[in-house]
Amino acid sequence: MLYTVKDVAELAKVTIKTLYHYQKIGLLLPCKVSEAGYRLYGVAELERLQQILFYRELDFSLEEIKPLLEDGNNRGGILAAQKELLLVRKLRLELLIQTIDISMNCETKGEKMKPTDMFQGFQNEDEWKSALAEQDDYLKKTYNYDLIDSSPIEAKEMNESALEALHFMNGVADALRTGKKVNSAEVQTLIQTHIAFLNAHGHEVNRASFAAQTRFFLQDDFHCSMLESQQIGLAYYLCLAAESHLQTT
Amino acid sequence: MLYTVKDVAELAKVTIKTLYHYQKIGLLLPCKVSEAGYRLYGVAELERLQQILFYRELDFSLEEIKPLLEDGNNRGGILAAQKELLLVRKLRLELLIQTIDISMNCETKGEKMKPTDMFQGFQNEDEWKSALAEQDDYLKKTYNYDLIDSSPIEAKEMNESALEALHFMNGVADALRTGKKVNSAEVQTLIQTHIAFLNAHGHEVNRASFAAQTRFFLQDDFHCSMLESQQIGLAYYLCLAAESHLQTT
DNA sequence: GTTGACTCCACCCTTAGGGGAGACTCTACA
DNA sequence: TGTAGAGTCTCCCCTAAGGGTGGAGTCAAC
Repeated sequence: MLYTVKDVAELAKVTIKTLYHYQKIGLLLPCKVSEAGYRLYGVAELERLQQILFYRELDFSLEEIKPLLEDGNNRGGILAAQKELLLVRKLRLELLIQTIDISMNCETKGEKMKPTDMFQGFQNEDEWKSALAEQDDYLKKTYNYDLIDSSPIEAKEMNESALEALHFMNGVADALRTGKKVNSAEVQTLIQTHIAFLNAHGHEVNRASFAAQTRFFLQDDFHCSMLESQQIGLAYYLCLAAESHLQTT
Repeated sequence: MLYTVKDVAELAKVTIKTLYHYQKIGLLLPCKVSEAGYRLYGVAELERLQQILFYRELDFSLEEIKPLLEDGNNRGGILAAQKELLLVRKLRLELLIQTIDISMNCETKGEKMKPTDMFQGFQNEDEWKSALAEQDDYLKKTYNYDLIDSSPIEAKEMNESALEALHFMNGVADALRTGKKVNSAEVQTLIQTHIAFLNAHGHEVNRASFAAQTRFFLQDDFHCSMLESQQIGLAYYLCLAAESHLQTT
């Protein structure tokens, strides 16, 4: 199956101009050219184009992309790398959304915002990712921040907690997105593990207090909007999941 | 408090060049210039820069940004709009990640992927958003059929009921998306009106039975997935909103 | 009063295409 | 068989959002 420029353009939502440009710089060559000079693309070219577009979405320059795709038969590895990068970007986006939430909050209350806080999330992704490991701004992204700040803990421990919380919230958000029921084994196991982790790290939490806490989040602007900006509906899903967990005594 | 170009550049993670550029095109002017010609920025300028950067992150051109910021004292509204756009982008990113997942799956299994599926998520955000809306409409209709089909009613009535249900679910989903609390006046009024409507049209429903019904939806595959496909989290939000309504006896 | 960091502005350069022109080619239909 | 209308080719010029460089003035500190 061969595709004309128009076909490819429509499929991949790029312009014909773009295809021409990629040909000119040697990034994506047609697999065949008709006698009249018409360019034709095959499946392999579509796959290559897909990868180009993922990298472009991630703000790689075309020059940078070229060598990355040279490794001909490693499509799987490239896709995995791209996914990783997209996930990092998603996190950064969530940080930006949080920055907006905080800004709006300050705005309505008429408070001044710390200048450094106004620009959280605008760094390069690589800078940001390395900062991520240490910076506790990042912890605000998860509700754990609050659980933690009431009983201060040294930095290393904090990181581990942050990671666990991140993992937990991502897992729950994922369950919500993929339509898992609140009483599904997957979700219940997540909660159980999470509560166990908290208890092993100096927070006394049981099923009831966890359920109460997640219900409290619903009425608390800060926690609710943090959870909701990670995934719409998450606060409500979490609350009902915790309730369900409580009932499976 | 005034900031030099270097201060601002470091705070906002932009280059001094960029600040100069924004000055040249009249997008961001220093609030004061020293005798020696040094540019100094105040808090208002930082806030403006923050909004510029949010829009830039969203791929607005500087020319587009300029008029959007003219409305001097509407920072709140602008932030809200920016948040909305960031959420849309986050959704698109999730779609891209899903596309990668599917691609990787096909890759390992050696299956061919449908060419159209290879490029899900690369559209413009506005195109994509309207595509979403279409799908949404479709699902709303499906959902309505279902709400109604348990007690068959003649066609005209059905239409009116369908419209009301559409309006109701739409309103609730919107409240969820815009972060309204379940006990907010808006959501509570929606529920009250909805229950009143149902009673006026031959369904005997009260607060308690409505709450019970929405809770039942959580465990019922069919209803749950109908609601969730309209808006992730909707089933859970609706359930908690109905519960809240029950408690405001 | 000198050194090193900071700042100004001007000039040219780049990237990833977009616009449009002029000419060729393909498909459908009469 | 002719022709209209859509599709395609290449070429040239243009743009947006800065980056690089460089010469010259300015600041703060020792």
